[in-house]
Amino acid sequence: MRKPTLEEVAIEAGVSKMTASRALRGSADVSKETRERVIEAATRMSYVGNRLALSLSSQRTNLVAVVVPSMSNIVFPEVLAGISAGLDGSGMQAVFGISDYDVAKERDIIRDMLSWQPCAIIVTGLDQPEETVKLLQHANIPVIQLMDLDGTPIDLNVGLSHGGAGEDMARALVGAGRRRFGYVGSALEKDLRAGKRKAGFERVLHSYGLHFVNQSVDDAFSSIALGKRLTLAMLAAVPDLDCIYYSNDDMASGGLFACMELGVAVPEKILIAGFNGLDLVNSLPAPIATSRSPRRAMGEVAAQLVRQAVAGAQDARQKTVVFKPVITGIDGYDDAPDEPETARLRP
Amino acid sequence: MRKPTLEEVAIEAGVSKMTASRALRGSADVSKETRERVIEAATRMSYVGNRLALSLSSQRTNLVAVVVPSMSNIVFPEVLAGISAGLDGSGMQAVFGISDYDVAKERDIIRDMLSWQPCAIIVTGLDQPEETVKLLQHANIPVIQLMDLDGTPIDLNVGLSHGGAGEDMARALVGAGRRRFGYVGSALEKDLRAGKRKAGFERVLHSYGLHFVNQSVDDAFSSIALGKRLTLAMLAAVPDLDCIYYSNDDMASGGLFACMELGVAVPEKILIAGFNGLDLVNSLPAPIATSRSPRRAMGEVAAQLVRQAVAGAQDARQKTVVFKPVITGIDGYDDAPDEPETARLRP
DNA sequence: TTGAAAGCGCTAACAG
DNA sequence: CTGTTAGCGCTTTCAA
Repeated sequence: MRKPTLEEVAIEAGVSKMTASRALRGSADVSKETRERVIEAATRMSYVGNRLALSLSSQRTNLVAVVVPSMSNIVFPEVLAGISAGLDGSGMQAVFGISDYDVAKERDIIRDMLSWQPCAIIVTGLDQPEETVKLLQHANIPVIQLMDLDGTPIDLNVGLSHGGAGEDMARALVGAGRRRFGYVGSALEKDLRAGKRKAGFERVLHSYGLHFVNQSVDDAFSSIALGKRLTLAMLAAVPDLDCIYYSNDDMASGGLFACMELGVAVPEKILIAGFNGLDLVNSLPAPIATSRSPRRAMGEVAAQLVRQAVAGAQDARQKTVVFKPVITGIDGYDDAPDEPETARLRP
Repeated sequence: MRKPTLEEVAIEAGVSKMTASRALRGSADVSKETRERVIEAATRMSYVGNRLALSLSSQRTNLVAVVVPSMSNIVFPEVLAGISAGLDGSGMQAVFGISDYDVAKERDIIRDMLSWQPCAIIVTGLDQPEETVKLLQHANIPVIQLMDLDGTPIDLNVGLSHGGAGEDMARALVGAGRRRFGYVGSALEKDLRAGKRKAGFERVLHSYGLHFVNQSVDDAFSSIALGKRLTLAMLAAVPDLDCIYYSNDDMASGGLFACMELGVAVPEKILIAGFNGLDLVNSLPAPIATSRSPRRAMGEVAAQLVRQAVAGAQDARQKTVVFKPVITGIDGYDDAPDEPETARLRP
């Protein structure tokens, strides 16, 4: 029992393939009566069109390929949700792939996705190796690099400067009077954006004649448990820190829990600073500093750009959309008007 | 500058389309010399095969369609990561869709995904309306219903009993001496599995002559912030509860933070119980009870079943794989051997 | 080991 | 308003 084809529906309805096709797609020039007969037949036979044939024939697809490094960190699913929502109603459909922070796997996934002839592709970050860049360029479709701005974009670019985010946070913390800094991170050789934040943070520290008094970086991926463990160890070795910068909010939350366990006052004695602005942070028993990254919004904006570019707007290529993260959780700092995370265009 | 086709590669290599096709796919019967010539040409031209044509022609695809209700709750991305990992090396590729807990949207997404002729489809839960079930059945491919067991499966079924999870948790808590129960949940009309857990919990309470002294259910989706807010309100109204059951760990964590803010001892005065066994729970400043649901494992097992079913194993249909969540965080209860979350087969 | 013919299920372009 | 013809780019099948 094979699935019915358009031809079978057409025969059932007593019309030609073409008329059936038009009726099903809601083309204007089909008599109401014919249309109803076709639709009735299709419904009765549980007809589902074959998109492979449709796309092959019409030379266009509704697929938007998306490649993210991980699903274990809530930030990427949030971006995907933004993309998916932003595509809603466009007739386009996002297809996701996971690279596990592995450049070779990323290349293979991108190659595989391109073979489905997507109408656009969205990848994470700007640090693809040359071979992958070539693949992307040869695809001849809009390419969006998402979440990061620190690098040279291929085509469209939507994100925030992680180096800048690290710098801003360092300035804010030094401005809040902190001087003895620790750093707790994880998987920096894989999560390049976390590395860029750290580098930016250190640039500013150095400009003030300061430095990380202690650093602890683990190979494992970030988690609350890891942040807690590394922080307990660090505070045992260097109890007199007054601020710890973490690779992200998961790690930072673990750091807070470590401080609570040790009876260290947060933020009075030690200020905890992370990155992302997770929902979690707003409910924690003590305030921690963070840069809010507009993850869902970045996904939605990327989806908008895809829609424009696919619609053929010629000015919808080679653009950069800049998001500016907002720092919260530092007393006397985030009194600044919480400006909406607006997107600025840079031609 | 269109993308090169197989034919163009063939001409470039001085062979026929067919030979080029065979060479590229690594078919045995192509002379080494010819093969190299073809591959060289393909590489030079950055040839990427057109899967639409491939699949249309060969009548098979490597697509596994997956529909989940949300990306905002970390449990679904974890399931997706499991599916994706479980499919690795099979040549199959997962395609994800988000239904936003909306049955109409779910139906549309399923219809759309089926039009891509996937070789299998994985959906969340067993509560699809009849129309969607029909769609799934007519697709004539392996259908996997994931995460829940409470209902009548269409084909393959992998998950755990949420009713049973609620019952087990209630038994454990009553066994731990708790008597005055509150319930805090959210979006129960959408998250049917949370509703099943609550119903199971209440069944057991009633069997002990107990009931929820107070209930608070919000329409919004679960979050730590919401759990905290509802708990603060509940404890203001009914301060003498000795246990609160939450719709999940996010809500429960918020509940813990509320108790900490109020200076209520957890778990001495109030025992907090959730569901999922999130990473977060293990690092919290006070122990809370939870049922660990093996999210990633469920995804991986689903992927295995897909591989078997697609490979044609006839006994790979109409099966159920039962997971049993493990309760942790109740003093004197989880001393029980932490048995690995094994999968039991039910023919 | 290679090639030619036919066709997968659909739509574009043209004709009636 | 409806039908016909010709592919889309690839694989299958059969023949050389």
